[in-house]
Formats: sequence, C-alpha cells, structure tokens
Amino acid sequence: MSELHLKDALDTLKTTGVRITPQRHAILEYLIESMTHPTADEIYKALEGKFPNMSVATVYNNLRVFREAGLVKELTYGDAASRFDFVTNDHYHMICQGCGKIVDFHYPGLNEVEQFASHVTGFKVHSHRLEVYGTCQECLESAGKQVL
Amino acid sequence: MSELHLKDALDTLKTTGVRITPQRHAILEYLIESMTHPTADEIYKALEGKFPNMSVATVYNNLRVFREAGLVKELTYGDAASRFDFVTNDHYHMICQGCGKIVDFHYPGLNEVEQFASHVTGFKVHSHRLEVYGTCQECLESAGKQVL
DNA sequence: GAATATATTAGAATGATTATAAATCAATAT
DNA sequence: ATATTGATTTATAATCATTCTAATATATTC
Repeated sequence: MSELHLKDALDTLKTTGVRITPQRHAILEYLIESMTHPTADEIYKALEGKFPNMSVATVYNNLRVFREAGLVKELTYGDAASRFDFVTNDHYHMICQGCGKIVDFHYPGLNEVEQFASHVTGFKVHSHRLEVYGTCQECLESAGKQVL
Repeated sequence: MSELHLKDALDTLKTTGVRITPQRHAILEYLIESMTHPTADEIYKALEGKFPNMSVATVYNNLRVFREAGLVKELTYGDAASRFDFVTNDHYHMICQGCGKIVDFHYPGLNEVEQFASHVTGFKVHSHRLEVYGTCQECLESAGKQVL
C-alpha cells in the first residue's frame, strides 16, 4: 500500500519534470512510511544515517517542491515547527494539546461548507483545512494522576 | 455592538483576576474594532501613537493573557506571523491565497465532526479550527488581467 | 506610606525557515 | 568520452517572529 503511494508520488514528480534525486526519494519514502507527520528537522535527523552530508536546507527545499507538486501538505502551528503530511484521501487531524500528537481520522470532505463559504464571500475556493483539538487518552490519564 | 464586546471582555478579565492596564485596554479595543485579524506587530504599530514607549513584548504577553482567558484566538501560518482574532460567535475564516486577506463567514459549529472525531480517536475534544482557502474577487480580476 | 506583587520595558536570545554562494551532480551536445 | 549547461545540494549566514531576562515602573495590600 505505501509502496503504491511512493510509486504514484514518483510518477507525479516524473510527469511534472522534477528530477528524482536520492535525497528526494528518501524524504518521500520517510514521509509516507512515518505516521507521525514529521517536522523538517525530524526528517533531517532520521536521514542522517543514510545521508551524513545532507543539509537541512535540502529538506526544506524539497518539502517545498513536494508541496508545489501537490504531494505534501504543510501543517503550521504558532509556537512549534511545521509538520508535513503526505497527501492521501479525505482525512483530517486530531491534535493533542497535551503532547502534540497528531492522529488522522477519516471523514467525508466538507463540500457544503466550501460551497457555502464561496457563495457568501464571493471567493473561488481551492481547499480547506480542519483540525480538531483535544487531549489524548495518555495525557488524560497522566493528568488524572497529577491531581492526586 | 463592539462597545458591548469590549465591556464583556473587560468583565471577563475582571472576574478572572486579570488587571486591566491602559495597554491591555488599548490592545483589546483595537482587536475588537479592527476587522483585519491583525498580527502582533500590526497591533504594536497601530498603538505606537498612543503608547510611544510600549514594547512588542507587551503586545505578545497580553495576547497570551487574552488567549488564556479565552477572549482571543491565535491563527497560525507557516510562513507569516500569527493573526489574532477576537472570539465572538460561530464563525470561520476564508483566506485569500493571493493577498492574504481574511474574511469571516458564519456557519453553524461542526459539532458532529467533533463528536465523530472524539469517538474514533478516543480524545477528549476541546475545540476545532476550520479554514477555507481560495482567491478573492480582486485577485481573480487582477489575475485575469495578467493573462493578457 | 512601606512592602509586595504584577506589568512593562528594552534588548538579548532562541529557533524555524530562507537566502546566498560555492561545489557537486546529471543530461545533453559536441 | 568530454565539455557545457542547468539543476541540486551543501554549508553557512541572514531573517524574522516570538520568547526570555533583568531592570524599572506601576498598582495593591497591609
């Protein structure tokens, strides 16, 4: 399954005329395999073994290339670093405000909201972003302990 | 109407035990009056006349105070500075990817999504954030001209 | 009014991201 | 094969939003 995603992604790059370098291959692969929506720095550190000379700038550069090719979405936060999400089908993010964990959940796209918003504002709509914030089980439990 | 909002906000602060300083009053007032969802720096610059000695840190500090009191929401973006939104009733944001403009639109809260997400992930849900991205009329028109 | 707590200020520090310039690599034409 | 050209990577410096720190000022309590 993730092999298919990788293959599709590489095809997309090829048809877009983006050269597939070893670094790009590795970054994509890591993005697809990891379920953690990593930051640029996490990707950088994870690939240190394979590419001891790789620069952080390369990670950022290529994440931008992937974003422009529509392969990757950037999830931005105020305080902390952006996280990068390989684009698959309709899913949204549940974010734990205790530990920062991000969990995907599938939900049908909110097309009616897009249409409504477009109608009211006169904008041409491209996309939308929905995130739900809460506290995960682990954090709920450790918070319970704290109170004692 | 905005006077009521200001009064409510000041009441909230008073009951929360937050001291109302001239700077805090001015920042709140500006947030409520301005429809532009300003950045911290915009607020800082806007109040330079009234408070020539005010520090940017004061703006940030107090925006955090307001956020913790539930009066203000922070809208974060990857590249650019956070924007701050005075909390009123159910509304979401339409964001122009051409010029960065933010337009509010009212829409009933997506409670069923929150419930669904909570059920699926086991998180305790606090809130959610929805943004719709698109292109505003002005940018659509100027893009049309560009093509010629 | 003195003592104490809270806010503000000014400026330094942090940390994510981007820009720059040099070095390396890939592709194509010679 | 080799030279040429353009794209990619690297290393490092620069930028910019935000936070931290220490000193000063302001408000509150006794």
